[in-house]
Amino acid sequence: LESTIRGERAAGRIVEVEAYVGPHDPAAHGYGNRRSARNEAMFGPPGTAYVYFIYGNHWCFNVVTESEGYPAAVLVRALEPVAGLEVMTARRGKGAPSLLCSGPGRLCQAMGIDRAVNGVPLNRRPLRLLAGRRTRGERVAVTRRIGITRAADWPLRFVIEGSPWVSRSVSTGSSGGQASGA
DNA sequence: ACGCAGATTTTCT
DNA sequence: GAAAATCTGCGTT
Repeated sequence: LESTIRGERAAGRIVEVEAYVGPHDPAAHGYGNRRSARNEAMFGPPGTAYVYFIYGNHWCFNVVTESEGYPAAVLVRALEPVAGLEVMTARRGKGAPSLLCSGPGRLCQAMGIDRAVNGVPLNRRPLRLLAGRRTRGERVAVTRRIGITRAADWPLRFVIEGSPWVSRSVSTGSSGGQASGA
């Protein structure tokens, strides 16, 4: 994901996402197909940015994923910073580098994402979603969703296993990672 | 390292 | 008026 905002470029590799999958998902903003001023972008065409404000402080960035009229999106929860580290740090102002883009609110702050880019297409400035590179030796872990109460146990959170950039480790503190299948 | 509680504003009931 | 797809700081272990 690359942002070019106010002339400043920053980019990061997506390492953690969470899916919100349509009118039948009680945790999703499009639940019951209820449209509102806030979630309108979620009903747009795939490849659209859906950005909303939460908890009085934070922006959350989503990628709309399904066809127009069907409310589904993927919340980007963490990035591995790859470009514009200085801009990110300047925007965040404080905290360890490992926390620059670790969490939905943090990455929006670091990337300069806010209401201004809600509903924009992701194939050109200010936001571009670029094809990720297939990795070797990395695996994607699937877990329950974070920060919600309804349907939290749906296995719709996807993280790069062992990545130091994710918002929460799959199992905190274990140095070798857990082999627990599931 | 872990856990708890406060912050702060938009949105919808 | 209540809840919210979170973050930070402060306390304890």
